[in-house]
Amino acid sequence: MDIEVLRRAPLFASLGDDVFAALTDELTEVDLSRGASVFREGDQGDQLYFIVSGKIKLGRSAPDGRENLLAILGPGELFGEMALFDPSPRTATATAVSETRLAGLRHENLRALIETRPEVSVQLLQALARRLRRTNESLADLVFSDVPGRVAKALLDLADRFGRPATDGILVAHELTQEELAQLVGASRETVNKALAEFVQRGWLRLEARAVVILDVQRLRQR
Amino acid sequence: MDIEVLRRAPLFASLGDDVFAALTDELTEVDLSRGASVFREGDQGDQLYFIVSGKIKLGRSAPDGRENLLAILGPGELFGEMALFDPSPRTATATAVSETRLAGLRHENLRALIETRPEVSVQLLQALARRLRRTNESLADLVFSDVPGRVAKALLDLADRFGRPATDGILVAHELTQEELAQLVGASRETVNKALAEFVQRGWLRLEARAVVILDVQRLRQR
DNA sequence: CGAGCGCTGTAACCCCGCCCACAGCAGCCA
DNA sequence: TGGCTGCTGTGGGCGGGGTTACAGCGCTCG
Repeated sequence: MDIEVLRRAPLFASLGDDVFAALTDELTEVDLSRGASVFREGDQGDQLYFIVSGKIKLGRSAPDGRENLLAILGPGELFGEMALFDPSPRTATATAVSETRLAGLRHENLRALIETRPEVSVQLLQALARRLRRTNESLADLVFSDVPGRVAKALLDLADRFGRPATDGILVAHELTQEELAQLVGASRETVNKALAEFVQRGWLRLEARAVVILDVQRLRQR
Repeated sequence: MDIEVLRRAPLFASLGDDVFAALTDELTEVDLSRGASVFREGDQGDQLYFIVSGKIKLGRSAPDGRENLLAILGPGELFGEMALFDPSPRTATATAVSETRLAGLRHENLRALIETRPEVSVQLLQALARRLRRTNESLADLVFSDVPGRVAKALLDLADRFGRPATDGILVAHELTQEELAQLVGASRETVNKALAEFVQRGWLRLEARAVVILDVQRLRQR
């Protein structure tokens, strides 16, 4: 397994090479193809996962089958940590958005690490605090912004995290269908499609297969 | 200061009496009357707070002045902890909903405690994980439920945490105006008022000044 | 290599909930 | 004790966006 990504992850950055080496022995490798789930709502879980490569979507589904996405996560990020500190079953489903490789770490191994290394728990607290901030932000957006605004924000956020400079803008290979993008911003697929079409028409964006090229970051940010 | 509430708080429950006694010396007492703020969005903050008595609302405001509430917190709960692990300024404003007494703890004191007592950080992680779950839940509600449904859910939640049994139901002295309740569920004051009126008309609820009596928990839960 | 399915694009319809407007009404300060 | 201010109750208009219904269209897989 490619441990370079993990070595650079903030959670482990402070560890000595020896401690880190011991830790990697405790990691379980998991490979997933698009659409495969790591865990589902209601499962009992005692592992947290690091994303080595690929992307994971965290989502919940309503009784009637509708879904909404809480986050899209990429390489270096971790998820599934809540179950370690709160005994209740998983409250979200984690699904691969593309070919994805994960490293899983079990509850007891993390606990042991925390006992000896308080700075690891500080890193975890930071990670959770940041996630809580992002989630609060999304909440506010749902209340205050209209769908085009939320789509713009989501694209800019994805661009920040997955964007690569291209000849005429920023290529964001988000690998999401418009349906998934809609679930992410809490809107219907049709409305998101219209918002995207409008952005294209204004020359702010170009659409590609499961990707967009952002042509005018400024204007998009105004929304 | 009445330290009984703090002694029972999960964060300190594991500490020996001597450690706890030393800790209370480091706490700062803060008293607030309704409407007074502990801190505001954008402030630099290096304290977390425990609620000894009263209630605190955490909210954010949009540029145009509109507000939305992230949470209502009561005795024994803590807030303002995110700033300790994420250096950015406060992202929410904390305001007293009623006469409120807080105990503040500074960054460095908590850090010192974490160094020697890993179980304290586990408690903090639990608190954050639970908050994140609640927030995710609210997110899903905003997407999936209509306003009456969200109002019902908010009332039941408040009942769980602040409700007291009364002769004909559960008295929930939430101390919120309908405006604040509306901000909590992400809706307009008028729509919330109508939802409440409908519940009253159906005999599920009785309204009192900044309080409600829930008469039929079952029916309310169906929504 | 053709059929079918999953994804995208678009249009019509309609309803929930926001905005606006105003009418009690209670507490509070002068 | 009378106004003033902040909160609650209610009605009407209208617009954003969900829902439904199809029509292209490209990929995959048989």
